[in-house]
Amino acid sequence: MDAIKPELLRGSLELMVLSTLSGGKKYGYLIQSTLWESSRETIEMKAGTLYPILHKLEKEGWVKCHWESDTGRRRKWYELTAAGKKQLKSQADEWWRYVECLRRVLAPLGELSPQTA
Amino acid sequence: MDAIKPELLRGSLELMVLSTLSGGKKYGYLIQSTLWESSRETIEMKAGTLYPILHKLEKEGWVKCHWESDTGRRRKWYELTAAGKKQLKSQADEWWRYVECLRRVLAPLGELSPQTA
DNA sequence: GAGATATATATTGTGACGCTATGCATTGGG
DNA sequence: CCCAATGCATAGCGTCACAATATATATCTC
Repeated sequence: MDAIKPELLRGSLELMVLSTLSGGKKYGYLIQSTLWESSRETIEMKAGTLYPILHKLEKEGWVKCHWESDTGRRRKWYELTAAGKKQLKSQADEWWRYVECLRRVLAPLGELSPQTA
Repeated sequence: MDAIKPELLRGSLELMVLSTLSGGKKYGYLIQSTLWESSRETIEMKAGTLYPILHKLEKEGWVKCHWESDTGRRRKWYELTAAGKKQLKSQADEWWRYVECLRRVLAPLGELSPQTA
């Protein structure tokens, strides 16, 4: 499966990270691999993209994090806060609203919900 | 209905213009208003956004255009070419592929196709 | 018929943001 | 013992949508 154009991903990357964290706390590298799998090898979020997002989430108070070095290899674990869960719901709602909007705009093409197939 | 975040629109604006033109040739201002209506007053594409896109479409050979001044008010009409229709199909396909991908990523939220409601 | 508003196209400046490149450090396999 | 994979992080760059602005005509209101 081909990769999705970067321009399309813009705006939904943060949502994807939040959603991935809704399955339990994770560290950066794990978020990357989880996203890669849940998207069926489509979303390959680069480190240079992911970490600035995580830092923003932390700054906004949407995730709380703590370092762990027990295994020798240091890891920074991220976990959704209550505000983060609220934010996730908000962004997910907007996303589906956007999809519905595009569905209407693309209606003349006769592309009737290809994703329900 | 609130407006969609600009960051989300990024990447799909060109697709929306192509789709709007699939309903027959139109001039800039008409594209704006058609899009406004087909999106149920959600997509308000600004002139500063639309015209650069139209110029790109023309440059790529996806639309052919001609000036008309019969009515006194000059208008530049845009019409999809064969290559443009092909491009439209290609971009629409990618869009739905993207939506399907996000659906999987957001699956853990239990948001089962809110748009099919 | 004067002024306001809607129509109509176009350019420029700016800021947001994802990507590439780079750097540093640890761990495990060949 | 080297190299790939793991793991976090920042700097610089390019793209691109939007705000602001400019120009001009048509229509509506009073």
